[in-house]
Amino acid sequence: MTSVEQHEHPIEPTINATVLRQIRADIVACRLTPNARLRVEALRLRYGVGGSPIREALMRLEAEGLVTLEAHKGFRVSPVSHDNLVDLTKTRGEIEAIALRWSIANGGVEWEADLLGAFHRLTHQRKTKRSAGDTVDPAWFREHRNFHAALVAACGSPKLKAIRESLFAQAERYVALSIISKSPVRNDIAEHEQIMGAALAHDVARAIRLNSAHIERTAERVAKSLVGAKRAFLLRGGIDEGMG
Amino acid sequence: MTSVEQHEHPIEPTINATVLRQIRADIVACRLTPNARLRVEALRLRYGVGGSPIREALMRLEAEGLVTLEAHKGFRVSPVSHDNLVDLTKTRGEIEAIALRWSIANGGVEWEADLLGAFHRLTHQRKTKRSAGDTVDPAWFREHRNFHAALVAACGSPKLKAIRESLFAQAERYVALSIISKSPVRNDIAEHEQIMGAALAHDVARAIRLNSAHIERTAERVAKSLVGAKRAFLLRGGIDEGMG
DNA sequence: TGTCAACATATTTTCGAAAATATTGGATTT
DNA sequence: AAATCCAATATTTTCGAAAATATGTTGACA
Repeated sequence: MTSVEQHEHPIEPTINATVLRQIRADIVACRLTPNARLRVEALRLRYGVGGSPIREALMRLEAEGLVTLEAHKGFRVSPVSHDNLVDLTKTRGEIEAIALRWSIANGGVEWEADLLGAFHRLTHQRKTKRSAGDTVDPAWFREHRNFHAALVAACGSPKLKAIRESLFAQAERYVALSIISKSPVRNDIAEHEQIMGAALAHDVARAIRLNSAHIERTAERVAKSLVGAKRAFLLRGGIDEGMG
Repeated sequence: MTSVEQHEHPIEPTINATVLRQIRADIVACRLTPNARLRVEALRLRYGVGGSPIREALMRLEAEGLVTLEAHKGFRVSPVSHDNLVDLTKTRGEIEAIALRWSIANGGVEWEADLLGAFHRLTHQRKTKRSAGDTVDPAWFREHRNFHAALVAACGSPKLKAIRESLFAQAERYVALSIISKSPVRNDIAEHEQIMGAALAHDVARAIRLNSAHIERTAERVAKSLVGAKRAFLLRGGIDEGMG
């Protein structure tokens, strides 16, 4: 370490923050499967850290809805269910509608430019990895997430944005689940382009309608593969630890 | 401990859960003032527990928006500001509107009965404690919270309900702040009755309009006393630890 | 065979102390 | 006097172990 680095603060993230992001990513990608028990000892080994930052991260994720906690019985990955998916889809549709309405009302040239940029990056990102045949490239998920964030970036409400982001992550988990169950992933560039077009044209009603349709269409496909995913997991022996 | 108790599970709450509720209540009531540092040692002494459950509770509250965390600098009570109040009010108005719309659509006789009961309890609860002159009775806060929860109880969406509850708690904190700054508290039984009347009449538009007006009217009063509250706190020497 | 208690194990939860990082205050130099 | 460095202190963060609770298993007994 040079003497310079002692004065610049490179803002080293805490173990806590690091492991929080890791666990969240693992849950959203279903590498930690729905309803699976989250034993501290197992997670300690998995992430190579002590028990305290693990528990603190899980506590945070419980508030976000990705983890459940029962007193004296520990943590679990939140279970999935058809009811939960329906609730999530409906709620997310309404929240995104508000955010989109406000964003279109407030958004200026800067917002429009960022949105076009996000769309461009999304369309030029391969959806499936060329190496692993049917798994979706994590980079595509990132660009997809960024595009939808760009749509509502100008809404002007940190609170609404945080709520939207939380619901988006929960929805992503269901998509990851449907991918695992070998459902073909549709290519919906046209859909995204239409939403963006309506937003840029300041056509609030149309943007909201298209966005809601986008959310619901995705949810329907996921719902269809949900029962299949459940069967697949049960056959693999995940009866107790598996999904609800 | 008798032999019977070993088989009945009285569900002892964990220290964690207990201290979480305590800290949340203290923050919402501004007994822990906005922007105040939350040192683990101080909280350890205040609540008489170890550091682990404290940190876990604070982590949970950070996700709820009542606490902020900066890496290696610890926790603080979330600061208050005019911008934050405006954001909170606008967002809460929209969220409650959705919940109210769904609740009116789904609600049956059971919901109506509970709502009438909640209103009755609210109106028969003294607002100010007879002992301490100008402090609001915590029991009134509870009934007020219950009444607004009863309005949206039939909305059918656990997710939306959780979001609404979180925003409601944040708004309550601002009200507590305005009370501390000696603002007179208005008696708004008539307002609550009108909202309930519209809901029971299944007049969605009117119920939403009245509810939003209720939220905004309260926020305006709070906003006026906000600058006064700030001055009061600063004079008391809370410059560094006080409010943002 | 089935039920229940008592023991043994596994796991969660909590504490106290160690390690890592930030902050403060004073001495030194420009 | 202002800025800078260094040491001392305070605080956060993390770990490892102890305490509390849940779960599983065995054996006695009806």
